[in-house]
Amino acid sequence: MGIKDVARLAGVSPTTVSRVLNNSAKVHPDTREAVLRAIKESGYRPNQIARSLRLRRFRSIGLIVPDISNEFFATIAQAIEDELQKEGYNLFLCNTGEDRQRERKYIKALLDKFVDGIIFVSAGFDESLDLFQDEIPVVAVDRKPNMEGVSFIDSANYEGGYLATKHLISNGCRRILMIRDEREVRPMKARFEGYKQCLKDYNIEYDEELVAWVPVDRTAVREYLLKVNGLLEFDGIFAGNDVMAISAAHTLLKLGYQVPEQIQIVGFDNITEGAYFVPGITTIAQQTEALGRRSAQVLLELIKDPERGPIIEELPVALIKRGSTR
Amino acid sequence: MGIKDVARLAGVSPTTVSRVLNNSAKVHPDTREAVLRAIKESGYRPNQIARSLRLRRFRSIGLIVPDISNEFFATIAQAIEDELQKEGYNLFLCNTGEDRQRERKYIKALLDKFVDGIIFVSAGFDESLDLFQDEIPVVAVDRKPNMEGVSFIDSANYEGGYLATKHLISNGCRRILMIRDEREVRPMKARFEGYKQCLKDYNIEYDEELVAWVPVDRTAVREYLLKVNGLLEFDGIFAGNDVMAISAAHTLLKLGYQVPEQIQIVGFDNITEGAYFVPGITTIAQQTEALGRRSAQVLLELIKDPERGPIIEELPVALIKRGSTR
DNA sequence: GCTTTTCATGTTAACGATTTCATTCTGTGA
DNA sequence: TCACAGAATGAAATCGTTAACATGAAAAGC
Repeated sequence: MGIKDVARLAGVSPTTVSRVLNNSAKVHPDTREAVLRAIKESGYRPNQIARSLRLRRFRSIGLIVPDISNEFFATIAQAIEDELQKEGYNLFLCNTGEDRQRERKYIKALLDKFVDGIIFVSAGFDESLDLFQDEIPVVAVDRKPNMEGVSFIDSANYEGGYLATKHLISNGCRRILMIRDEREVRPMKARFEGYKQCLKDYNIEYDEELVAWVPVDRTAVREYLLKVNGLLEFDGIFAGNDVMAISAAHTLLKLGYQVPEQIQIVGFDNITEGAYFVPGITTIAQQTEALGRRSAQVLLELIKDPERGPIIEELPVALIKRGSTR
Repeated sequence: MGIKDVARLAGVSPTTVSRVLNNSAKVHPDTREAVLRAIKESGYRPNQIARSLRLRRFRSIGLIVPDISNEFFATIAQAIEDELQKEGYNLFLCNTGEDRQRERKYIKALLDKFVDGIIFVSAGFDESLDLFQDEIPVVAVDRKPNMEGVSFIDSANYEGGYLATKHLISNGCRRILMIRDEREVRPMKARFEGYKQCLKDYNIEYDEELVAWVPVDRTAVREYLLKVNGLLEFDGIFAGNDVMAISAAHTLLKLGYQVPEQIQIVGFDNITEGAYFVPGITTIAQQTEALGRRSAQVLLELIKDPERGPIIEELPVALIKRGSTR
């Protein structure tokens, strides 16, 4: 039962049915009603594939994320999906596992399926981007592309790093260990810069020894702390994200340290787990959901108006004080 | 640059190009090579939409989940996506937020977009299912549909409930509080049955007072425990999932109880957070990733062989002992 | 040497919508 | 009454593939 059958049923041409369906031209009220009735009677549903072949757009958008089992990305995905669904768009989920190869493969697949746009939280990013040179609207989230002219939404990571460090300093910490992602990913870099600037502003000397470059991985953090235990002195930890902060707290508690009495800890992201850990993890909260929501909205705007220039937004962060700091 | 252009470039007909592309018929080696060269030269990529219009399938599958920000579902989604991607399928993510209305809407949208199959972790399920009567292969995961003839993958929830309860009993618990989802969702029901049977087998009287029917929600669990604090006596908790177990542990610790000395706790699912909570949460581990992987594999099988009858599998569970029990 | 297979390829009609252009009909002003 | 504008509708081309059928040449069987 295609559009032709509906047309026959209503005693009109397929063209007219299409016009009723899309409100693309004036149709006589009586005719319109007849068509509507025919549609209802036949239970007709337009074939989206056929429609897309003609229009070269598929009412779908692609989301490329490094790791959907990470609460941060999952929350972003959820918000995006929710926002898109309101406008009748569907979402292709592409999980790269931080694998560049796979990222490129996904971009091609998405373009072949004529998605209307792509939201990108990249693993590597820089090179991948040239794959969709102007073919299609793109919004980058969280990780900034090394490229002009791309819309980008992220949080105030630099300010967050500064804020976290300042909180520890004003709580009396003087030797603050920064645990950071070993990779030079933008948000992490910004947090690190914030940390360094804050130390400077408060006349605390930056000590390279007090920076742990580790994979973003609970085990890696534990191993690092076990390795330096007894050898490295510190009274505060600023972890690049909550997962690392929690692993650090977990390890230190097991080693018999007291948190926050001996060592204070601040994380980043405000994941649920941090609030339920005992003691609660003080953290820099990103507006994670808003991050997703905005990126979806921005993408839809770009789709509606392809001439629009790139949109760049930075969402504020806030310190959430919990038991892991004094 | 469509298939026609490639054909012209190679000096053959579009049909031949199609044949080379899909290996759908014999082509002379020389011709094949010429076509391949033309494809390479022109950078031609087949239009998947046009292809799908013809084939009535889109090399995509739909995943309907209640809540992607929940680690359990996210892990399943990740495994599914990984498995599908290997076979060149893409995944539509549909997050229902346990909303039945939305679920129905999604099913329609997915059918309109000619997905090749659907993986379903339902909110309500029973009624929704009739929406795709035989139109398309479906696999249900975790929550069993009230319907014959549907493929279904889940964990041994009954055994898990039994195992958890037995562990508490053999650790000396006699008054075991079961905290369960207030809704009559299948997996939860099975865990509850396992709990009851185990009590029976060990001659412990089943006490209705010791069953907390609450929404699956951290706050709800806390509020419940605060409400019964001092009024209800128990020495063990079997929580229907780890999120509730963690919330319970968190609340009890804040109230000054000692875990596991005074109250022992067992959860379900083995989420990461449980391992890093202090004390670690003893839990019944589901093979969450395998759950996702298998359901994807089963769906692909059903797609390849539509005549195949329903496939039903139950994956084993295992107790993981941690600090929250003795 | 002639008919019959087999192989390699091409022609053409779908798939189901949208859109350009053409057509018919009604009503208005000269 | 005629010309013309404007409204409502339809016919046919198009989007880029695939598949059923047709064709012609070469190989095989008698």
